[in-house]
Amino acid sequence: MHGIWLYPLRNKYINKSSLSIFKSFIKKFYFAAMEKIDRKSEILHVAAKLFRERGYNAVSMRDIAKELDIKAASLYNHIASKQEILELTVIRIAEAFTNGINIIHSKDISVKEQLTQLVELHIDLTLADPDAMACVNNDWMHLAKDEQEYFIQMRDRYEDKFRSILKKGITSGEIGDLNVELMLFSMLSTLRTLHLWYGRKKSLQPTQLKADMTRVLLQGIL
Amino acid sequence: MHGIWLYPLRNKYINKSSLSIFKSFIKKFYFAAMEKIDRKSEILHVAAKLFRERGYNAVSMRDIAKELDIKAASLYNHIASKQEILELTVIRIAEAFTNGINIIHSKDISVKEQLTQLVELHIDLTLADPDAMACVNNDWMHLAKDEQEYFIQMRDRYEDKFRSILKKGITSGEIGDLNVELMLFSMLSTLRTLHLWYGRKKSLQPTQLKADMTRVLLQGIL
DNA sequence: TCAACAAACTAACATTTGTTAGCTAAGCTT
DNA sequence: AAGCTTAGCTAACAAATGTTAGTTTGTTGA
Repeated sequence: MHGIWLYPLRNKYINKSSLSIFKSFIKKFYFAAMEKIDRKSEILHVAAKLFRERGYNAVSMRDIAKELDIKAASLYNHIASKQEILELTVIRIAEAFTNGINIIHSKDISVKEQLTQLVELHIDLTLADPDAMACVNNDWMHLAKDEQEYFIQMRDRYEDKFRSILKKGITSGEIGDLNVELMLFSMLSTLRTLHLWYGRKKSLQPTQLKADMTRVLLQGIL
Repeated sequence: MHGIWLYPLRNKYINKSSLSIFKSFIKKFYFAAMEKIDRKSEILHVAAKLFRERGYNAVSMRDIAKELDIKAASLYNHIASKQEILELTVIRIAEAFTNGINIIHSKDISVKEQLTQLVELHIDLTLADPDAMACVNNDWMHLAKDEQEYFIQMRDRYEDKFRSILKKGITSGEIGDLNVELMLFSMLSTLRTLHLWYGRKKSLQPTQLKADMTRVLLQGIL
């Protein structure tokens, strides 16, 4: 967002009128309703932050509005309902995971390399939006029926693909012949709760985090 | 509860009066206020089950009451408030973990053995009451101020002791010199979310689960 | 038999909640 | 300048929530 405004704002003599002209230009040719989209995503981010701290049901529309210095009713100029906020947040992340694993699963690379890329997928998505990530983990159960079914379907298919990669590794002898469910959930638990503790250890750079995480998950701590 | 009643009920000629005499006998000498205690723990278990399914805030007192076939107001003959239900559930488990790690931490055994016993502690407590376990993980944030502080203090001290065991292992060379936080949270994430997936894999017996889990967490999957 | 008690009930309460209707001011488009 | 759109506002609503007061009913203990 800021990037878009950088160019015109570099002219310190810019006036309201020319800014306005520039905005219409951008809106017309790039974003049909840019301001609305911006305000909407602002609401989504604030909501996700609060949901993460207190949980979906403990956050009221008035809480979200207060954080944005507006009244609760004003939120409805941008979003349809509280449910919609949750949907947009959770489904977006779930679809990103679905896309990610589909690509990795279809690649013709070693199982070890596939697992490494899965670790990276989780880390990338978590660091990109930790608040939304927490929502997915904690509040998916508060989705309405249809969206909840869609979410669960994606989650199950994700686990199926992950499981099939592990099984392939056992067959080929690349990984140990241990209980598959245990391996699967051991890895997934760690990856899914990354958002809970990354942030205390900011010193760890993403690249290093990926390397260390892969090492710990694949080879253990001994 | 059923066990206690098994003996007198085996007499199919038992009448109301003799049953009553038996109940007073038991109450007097074994349980001071058996019915109340039973009813209260019944409420706690039902509540924990519902909290696990839907989260603390999404479960109303009327929901809990309905599950017990009584009215919401009747719950207050046994418990002081909705908060109390949460407190009793969460704090009990947290204290069990505190006691457990204190004992393990003070033992003069190898680090590997200490870690093994920590895995067993988590598995034992989770299998004993998976619903309460889920509450601890998901709903501790809804505790009132004082209890929340007490809980967080216990949680932090637990993690400190766990961390110190890992550090001792690194110093002694028993475990690899990797990022301590990463090792700590990798193990804890898996152990803390055990309740989420144990149940799908009931075929795995506790003893086997402990062995396999220890293996995966300490030596990885390769 | 009678007093005490446990554990349920009905009725009601004050709040909080998500949401809607209708209004207004500012800015954009033509 | 006129009309439309955006994005805020106030006021209000119906439903749901945790909880209390007061009552009822059956059981216990003397």
